[in-house]
Amino acid sequence: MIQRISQKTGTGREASTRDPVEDPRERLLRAAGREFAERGYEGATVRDICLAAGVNGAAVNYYFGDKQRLYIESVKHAHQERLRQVPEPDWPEGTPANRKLRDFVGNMLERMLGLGQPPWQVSLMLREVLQPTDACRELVEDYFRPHFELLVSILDELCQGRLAETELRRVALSVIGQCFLYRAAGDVVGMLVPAGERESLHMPRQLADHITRFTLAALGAGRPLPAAGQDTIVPEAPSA
Amino acid sequence: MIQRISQKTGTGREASTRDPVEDPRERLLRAAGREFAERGYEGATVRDICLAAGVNGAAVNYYFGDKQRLYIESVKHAHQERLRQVPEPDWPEGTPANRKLRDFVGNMLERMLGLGQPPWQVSLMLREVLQPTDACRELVEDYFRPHFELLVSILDELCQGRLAETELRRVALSVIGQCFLYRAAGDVVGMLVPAGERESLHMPRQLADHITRFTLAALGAGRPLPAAGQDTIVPEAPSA
DNA sequence: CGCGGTTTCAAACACGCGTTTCAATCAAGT
DNA sequence: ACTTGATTGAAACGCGTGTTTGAAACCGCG
Repeated sequence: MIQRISQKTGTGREASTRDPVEDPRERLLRAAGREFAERGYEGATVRDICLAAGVNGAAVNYYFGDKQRLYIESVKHAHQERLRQVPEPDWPEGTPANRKLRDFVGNMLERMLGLGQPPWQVSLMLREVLQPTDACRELVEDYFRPHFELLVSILDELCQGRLAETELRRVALSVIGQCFLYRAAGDVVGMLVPAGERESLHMPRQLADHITRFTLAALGAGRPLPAAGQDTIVPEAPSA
Repeated sequence: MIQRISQKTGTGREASTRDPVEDPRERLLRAAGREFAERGYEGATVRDICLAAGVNGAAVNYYFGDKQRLYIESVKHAHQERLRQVPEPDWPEGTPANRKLRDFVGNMLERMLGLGQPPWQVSLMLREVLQPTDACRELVEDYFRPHFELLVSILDELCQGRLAETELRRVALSVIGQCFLYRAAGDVVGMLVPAGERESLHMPRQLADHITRFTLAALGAGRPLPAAGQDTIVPEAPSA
């Protein structure tokens, strides 16, 4: 049957003016995000979500209509939250492009892997990436595309216009792919690598160093890997 | 209650000597693989699987015990099948290392993306990679590790021993990551790229060309991308 | 206070899930 | 042909799912 979703019309007990940590709608979104991220759409149950949120089971119907729409809203909520948490880096005029690339890669890895445990928001977005649903388009346009375009512009600056747009995008995807693997297939990567190296897989710094050196070398903006031993991304200016 | 799984003991109607396309155990494994690949473990239902396999619902209990064990067996079955379908490339003595790299990357992309539709076996394995269950260890040791080691050895040959093992593995992961992205995040990549370029994302050849050139350049075994215009991986031997 | 709206709650609903049951059917061994 | 154990089949079971219900609690306002 057709039925409205929480639609206040003026008088009565207004919910929209409440402490956001108390607001059941907000609590549902957060609990749902965590649960969906961990167990997936089918694996998560609205009962568990409501239990975790400390609200009654009927609340999801009241605020969102059904599980499906709760899921979509929780994805949007997660990516907006994440956007607030980790803003794009911003460089002063004249920052060299290789420095920007290094920062960008480090930033992206930090966003993906987190500094401690990977944030549930990213797990949720990852699910959307791997198996897009209705929530995906917004995710791409609001979240991924800006970062992607920024990366392309950095690479363009790095090559000083010597690469066509098409090629720049391919290079950007090469950079993203290198980072993406550690997040999406982290467990398997950990099994392929000797035990001693396993910890370094969760350290954005070291990974960023490698990926940046690898990419710069490929673009001819740094020495090839076999020679580049202890290269720093931005060497001291020679004193002469 | 405790109950045995299809355990023939000598006399009676023996099933093990039957046309493999008729054998219900085999049919269940294939149908289950397809269904799990498409819908995930929770999303797939035993009923649908049995319907697709054309067997009675009790068969999964009879042959595998329960859904969980059917899932694990279907993953193993899928990766063994895939292993038979796409063998590792084998080169004659003296094949140059850059040629090997190019072949390896092309082979891996072909395995991941398929030539037409991506094979369901890979979708199933992808799920295991992203969220490992008990079936994952076997997958890694039997399927991924051999390919990984082969890639490392090619890269070692390419660098003529100038890179340490640790670094070689990082480079190998860079190569794999570049390929992996197109498979795991293909839909999102398609949304980030202009419509006209979208088709090329499903063409292993072109992707392999880019990834190989990118990697060779990074290793100093090829010209940097901005200069490498129409490089061929293995140029004609100069006639002088 | 008492009205009108919003929000919460416990309980129940219908349904589809994985699994089990048990009799019927089959094919080899004797 | 009869026995025996392996295999199949239709039906049912118990449970957990997402969702709905209808009344109670709540709050701002006249």
